[in-house]
Amino acid sequence: MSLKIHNVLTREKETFTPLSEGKVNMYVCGPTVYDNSHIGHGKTYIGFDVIARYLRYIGYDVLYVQNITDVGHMLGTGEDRVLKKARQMSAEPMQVVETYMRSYFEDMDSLGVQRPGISPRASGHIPEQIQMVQQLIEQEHAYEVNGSVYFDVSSFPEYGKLSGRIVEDMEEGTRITSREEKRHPADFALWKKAEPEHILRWPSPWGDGFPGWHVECSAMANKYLGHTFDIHGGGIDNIFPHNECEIAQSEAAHGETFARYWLLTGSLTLEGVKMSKSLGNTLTVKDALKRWRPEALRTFILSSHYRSPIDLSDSAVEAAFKGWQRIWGAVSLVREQLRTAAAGDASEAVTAMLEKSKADFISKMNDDFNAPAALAVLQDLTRQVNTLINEQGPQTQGSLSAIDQLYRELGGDVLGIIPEQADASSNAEREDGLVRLLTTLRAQARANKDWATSDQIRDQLKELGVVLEDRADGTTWKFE
RNA sequence: GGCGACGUGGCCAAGUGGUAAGGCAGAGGUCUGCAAAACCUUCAUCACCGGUUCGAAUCCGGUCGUCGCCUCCA
Repeated sequence: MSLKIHNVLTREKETFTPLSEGKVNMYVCGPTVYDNSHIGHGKTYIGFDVIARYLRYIGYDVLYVQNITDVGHMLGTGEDRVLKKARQMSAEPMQVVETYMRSYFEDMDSLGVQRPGISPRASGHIPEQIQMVQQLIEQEHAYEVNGSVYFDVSSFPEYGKLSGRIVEDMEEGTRITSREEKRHPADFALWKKAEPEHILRWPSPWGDGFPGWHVECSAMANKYLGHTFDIHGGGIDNIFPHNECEIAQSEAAHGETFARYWLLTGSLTLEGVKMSKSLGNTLTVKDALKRWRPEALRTFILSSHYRSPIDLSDSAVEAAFKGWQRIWGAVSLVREQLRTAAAGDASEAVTAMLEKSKADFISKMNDDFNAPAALAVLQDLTRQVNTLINEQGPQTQGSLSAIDQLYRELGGDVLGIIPEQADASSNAEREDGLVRLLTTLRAQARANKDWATSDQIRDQLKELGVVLEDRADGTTWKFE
């Protein structure tokens, strides 16, 4: 069964066939680094993280490029975002960029998002961008006015094919643009002349200036992935004008298809209200992580399809967390029992169960990366695993490690919600030993019906975030 | 006004022609020193109206409603 992807370009689900066999070139629009990342970034990049992880899981060699925009992204007021922040912080623009770029990586690392293969910065690719602008001028797709260069939308008839916009219709709805320099309101800047107070500036054939917002993606995608590549991703809110402009620039310049499959993620709202910088109702990733563990946030985000919008609320994340706990509980139980399991191969029943789950999981993910459905497969598997262990008693080492292995693959490698081990700290082994010592002492107390001591140990460990569960075959524990 | 998406049980959410996955919450039960966990049972005919079809949540038309984009946004 083959992978199917909903291609925004065609609005249809298509069989995915990469340009070169076994290899996927993928570009995702990254953040503009002038402030801390919010949970909406988390949704988008967790979404593409799982997509990249899954593509690798089914055997593709994935080159994942995600830009860092650190120049040229203007506010509605015509002000550069980075410069504005720099002024507020009394810092060098590049200091701002450096600070928030690091913050972005830190946040994504915390959320378990694997880093892209290349994270090119716009400011580090000025020559590539200038070259592209020059090429567009030579091809008469762009024109220069007073030191700025604009893309001539009328020269690219397909403009609007991704977002479904029609240039003629837009003229009426478009607010009056301040730039009288433009021949047509829909034309967009490729290069902007720098006013004297604009510090982020570079020399160019048209004088000192800086690149427009859209051109960095086209130039960098081209540099690392070529004229045509497989997948272009991003948030749906950038479909227009950003993604549309990328297509126009790239296809006009190269005369070839830009990206073959477009995947756009739905937006995240907060308590029913759209989160936006202008409204100021943002939840940063850092703040979210103070409240919930990363696996809970990932599970929440993956519990709806990447293309769907999602509304974050306390109760919704809490529900996702409880669901995750159920899976994690089974994984913990399996790993705990593995320590003392009798030798032996995996039973036929277990092998069959695991093969079925794996096949189901893959078929769900093959259907346009349907993570919520894949998650449901893990929930089903979890019920079967719990039943197996509870009702049929201790399993062999072979069975348990096969179960553990499947959770590691599907829950860990692909979805990124199952940790390698309960606690990755350097003291993990020591803590493990201490908890075991306490459970042993508690077992002795229980044997003596010394419930006071028994409960004291359990209650106090609970306060430390270690949950004990008494089972017929002994006590298991896990970190909360 | 234009473009687009969506409307599935108390909540979240899969499902695009054959009689509704999964999670959370609720109710009952099993197990248990207690607790927790787990497991079992139970809980919807898919916004509304009309049409196509042997058969529709799933296709077509209409109505109502929600949201996104069109201006900075992942």
